[in-house]
Amino acid sequence: MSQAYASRTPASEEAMGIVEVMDRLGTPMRFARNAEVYAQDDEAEFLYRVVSGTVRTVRFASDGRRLLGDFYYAGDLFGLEAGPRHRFSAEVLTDGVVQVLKRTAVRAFAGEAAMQAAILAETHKELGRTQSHLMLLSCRSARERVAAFLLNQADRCPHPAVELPMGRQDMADYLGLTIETVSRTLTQLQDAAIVEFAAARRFSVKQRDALERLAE
Amino acid sequence: MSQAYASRTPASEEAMGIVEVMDRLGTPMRFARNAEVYAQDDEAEFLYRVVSGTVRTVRFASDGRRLLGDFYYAGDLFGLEAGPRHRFSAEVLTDGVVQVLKRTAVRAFAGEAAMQAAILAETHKELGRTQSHLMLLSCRSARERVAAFLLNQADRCPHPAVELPMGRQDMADYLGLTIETVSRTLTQLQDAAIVEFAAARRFSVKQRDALERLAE
DNA sequence: CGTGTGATTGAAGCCTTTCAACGGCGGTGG
DNA sequence: CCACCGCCGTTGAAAGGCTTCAATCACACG
Repeated sequence: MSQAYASRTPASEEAMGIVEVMDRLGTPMRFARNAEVYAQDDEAEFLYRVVSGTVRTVRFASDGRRLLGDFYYAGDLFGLEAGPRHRFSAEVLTDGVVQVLKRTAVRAFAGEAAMQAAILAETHKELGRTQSHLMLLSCRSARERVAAFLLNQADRCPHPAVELPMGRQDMADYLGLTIETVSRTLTQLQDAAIVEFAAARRFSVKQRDALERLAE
Repeated sequence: MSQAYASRTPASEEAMGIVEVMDRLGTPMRFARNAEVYAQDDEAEFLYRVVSGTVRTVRFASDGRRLLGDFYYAGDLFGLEAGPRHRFSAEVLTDGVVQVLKRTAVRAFAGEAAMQAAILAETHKELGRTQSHLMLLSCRSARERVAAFLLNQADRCPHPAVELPMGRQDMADYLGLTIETVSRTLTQLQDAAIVEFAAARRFSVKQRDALERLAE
C-alpha cells in the first residue's frame, strides 16, 4: 500500500496540524495601517496567518497600475507559496496582528508532509478564487462586479450592517475599475434601494435578491 | 535534515517520474476537432498529457459568455486537479492525441508523493499563469492584450511563420474581448507593420520590439 | 476651526461593443 | 474541374459604458 500523503498527515510523526503549529509557535506581529508584511519577489521564508485586521496582496503592472490579488481576513492563512518567492506583496489594510512562523519550524513540528498538504490546499483554493475572479473581470459589467463584491462582503459577517475594511481605491484595483466608477456604481445601487450606505465604509443590504441577480 | 518533497521524488521508492509513467502506461486517445476530453465538474479521475494538437480549457458564465482558461500544447500536462472535480472542461482545438492515465495507476507506479508533487507543481504553475492573465485582463487595452498574446505564440515556436491553432473566437474568449475587436486589432497591428498575416491563422512578427513594447 | 485625505459628482472623450453586412476560403457535390 | 454553399473572418456605423480630468463635498484629525 502506498503511503498516501493526506493519510500521513494525522499520523504519529506529525502530531499537530499546520494551523495549530502556527498558533502555538508563531510570533504575533503587529502591523500598522498600510505596512508591508512581505514584498513581491521576497523569498517565501515564512507562513502567515491573520489574527486581526485585514490583509491585501498587491502587484504592480509595468505601467504603474495596481492589481489587487485578494483580501485575507482573521483566521486566513496567506503567503503559502508553492514556489521559492512571493508573487505578490502583502500589506495590512488597517492596524492588525499577523501570526508569523518560519517554514523550517513548521516543517520540523508539523512535518514536511503536513506543510506540503497545507500549501497544496491553499494553492488550490487560491487558484479557484483567481479563476472565479478572472471570470468576473472578463465577463461582467461594473455593476455586476460591484454587486458581487458587496455580496461577498455581506456574506462574511452576519450582521445587518457590513463594515468594509478597504477603501474605494482598493475596491477599484480589486475589481479592475477606476475609483470613480466604483463610487458611481455604489451610488446607483443605493439609488435603486438595493443597498444603503450609512457611511463610506458601512452599508447594509436592502434587497438581497436584487443583489444576487446582479452578481449571478 | 528534513526530507524535502522534491528531493524524495527520484528516490528508490518512486522509480519513475510522473511524465515517464504517463508515457509508458498511459493510453493515447485520438480526439476530433472540438471534442471534449472532460467536462466541467467531472470527477478528476485521470491525468492527461498532450501528445499532438492543442487543448483548451473552457468555462461558461451564467449569462452564457465563455471564458477560456488556457491553452495546452504538445508535451503539456493538464487536468491535474488538486480537488476532486474539474473546474473547467477541456476540449481539443484541432484533431489531436492525448495521453490518458488513471490517477490510481500513477499513484501505484510513481508513488503518492510524486503525484502530489506533480499536482502541486502544476497547480502552482497554473496559479501563476492565471494571476498574470488576470493582470492582463484587468489592466490592459485590447491592443496590449492581443500583442501579448501574439508574442506568446511567437515564442512558442522559433519559426519565422507562426501557426495559430485557435480561431478568432477562442482568442477573443481568452483575451476577454469580442471577436470583432480581436479582428480589428490584428488589422491595426498589421497596418502598423508590426506583424504580417499570410493567412488568418499564420503570421510572422515584423517588429518584435514594437510588439514587446505593447505587451510590456 | 482649519486642513488634508478620501469619496462623490459632473462633463467630455475614447475605447470597446453591438448590430449588420460583406468578403474569402475551403469543402462538397454536381 | 468548377460552382455553390457555409463558415469564419473582416469591415462599417452607431451606441454605450467606462475612463479621464476636474471640481466639489464630507469627515477625521490636529
